[in-house]
Amino acid sequence: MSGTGEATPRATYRHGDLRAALLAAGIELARDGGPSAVVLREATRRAGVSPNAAYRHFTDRQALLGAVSDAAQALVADAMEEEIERTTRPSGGDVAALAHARLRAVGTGYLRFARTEPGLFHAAFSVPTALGTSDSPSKAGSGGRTPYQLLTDALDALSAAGELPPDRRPHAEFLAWSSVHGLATLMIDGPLRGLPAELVAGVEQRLLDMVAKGL
Amino acid sequence: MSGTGEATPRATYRHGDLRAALLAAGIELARDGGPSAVVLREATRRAGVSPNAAYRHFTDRQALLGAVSDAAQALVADAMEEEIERTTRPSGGDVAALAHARLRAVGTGYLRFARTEPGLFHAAFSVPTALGTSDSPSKAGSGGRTPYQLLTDALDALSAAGELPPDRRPHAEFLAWSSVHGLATLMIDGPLRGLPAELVAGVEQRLLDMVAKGL
DNA sequence: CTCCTTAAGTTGACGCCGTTCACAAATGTA
DNA sequence: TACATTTGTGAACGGCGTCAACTTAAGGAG
Repeated sequence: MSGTGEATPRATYRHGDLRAALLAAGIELARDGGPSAVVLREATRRAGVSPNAAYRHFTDRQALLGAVSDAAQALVADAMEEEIERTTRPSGGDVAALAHARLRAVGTGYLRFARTEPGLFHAAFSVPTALGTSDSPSKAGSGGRTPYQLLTDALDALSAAGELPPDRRPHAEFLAWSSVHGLATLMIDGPLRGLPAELVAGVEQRLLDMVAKGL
Repeated sequence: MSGTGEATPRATYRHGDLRAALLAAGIELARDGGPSAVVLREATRRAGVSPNAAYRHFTDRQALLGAVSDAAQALVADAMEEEIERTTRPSGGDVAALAHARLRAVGTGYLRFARTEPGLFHAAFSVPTALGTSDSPSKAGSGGRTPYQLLTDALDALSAAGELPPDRRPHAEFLAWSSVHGLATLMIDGPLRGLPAELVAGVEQRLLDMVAKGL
């Protein structure tokens, strides 16, 4: 009579907020198991509801996965903002150094999230989504900005500080994002998986150096 | 009595070379559909054989997928070598320029393969595999070298040419690989999918510039 | 040439999945 | 209070990976 992680058997016929419950279950599933672990039937099981009930709130398994992906991106944004807060708090130092620190914090937050929440990270970015939707509020963290926006903001600041020539500003986000994203994916489920921790830290730093220098 | 793409119904009880047939079918499935499209039952169907016959040659669906991944990596190596051959043929020019051209060719081949064979590319590198097996002959192209080996070779040459300081040589493959890999994945099934072709070409070039400059 | 071991394919079944269709129960509105 | 609408249920279909038991061919030993 009980699934893997069932909530209270629910007194009323109606659930209350099934959509939220399914999304929460989906996030949990993605957290340990990645996108492929986001299984409709298991999510409904955890919400204490029959499999088909899900279709009243999500057209598809894919739709649920999309919602999970958005939520995961919001968490990525939170990780980035935390890192920005943590490393650029002392406002001492010139504008240029601050801009560089901010860009680095964006990358560091991204990488840290990938390391500590590989399943969610994978769910966040391996779900096909158009670039046009990168500003959608559903992907924004508590600060109201999406990961993509935080990156472009940091690059704008870098450019405003004179640390990135205007002719190299356009599409610079693609270059920075690619490098950091590639390292993240190669480390969490690619051939770089299982690298010793201290080596990982060094490689991450050097990658960010490379981006700052080569951009 | 016929699956989607069945070979001749086979006169003999024995198949001949079922393992190879299943692998070929798996590659074809991955080609249009990526790793998740590599389905045991469909592969056996195409080989004109019952589903369980596969288990005589692969312990698992995962094992078949692993073989497909290796084959795909060999194709990546071929793409790289083609590009090296194409762009470094005129041996005129100094050693430094040649070394840079070679590293760039490695990246270009990688990116071109990802663009023209997204399904196989995804199958090649999204299958978990340890770094230690990156030299396995099963991943080598016609030239006998794996993608990872071609990259390290190019970096060694760059270092030998004095274009990469010795203290920055260690683990430089991780940085270069990350950047190129990230761009590839973001473009084929990430948020950068569907970028206009001419923009893609420009971004690819700039990314390779960034790596060469920042490494 | 026969017998027998063994490798290679087959049949049938199980449990899981996503998804569809028809139905039932609660809600809220006229 | 009657009714339309939303939300959840039940049963079913086909597809998947995989296991266990069986059958067929091939190849070597006598």
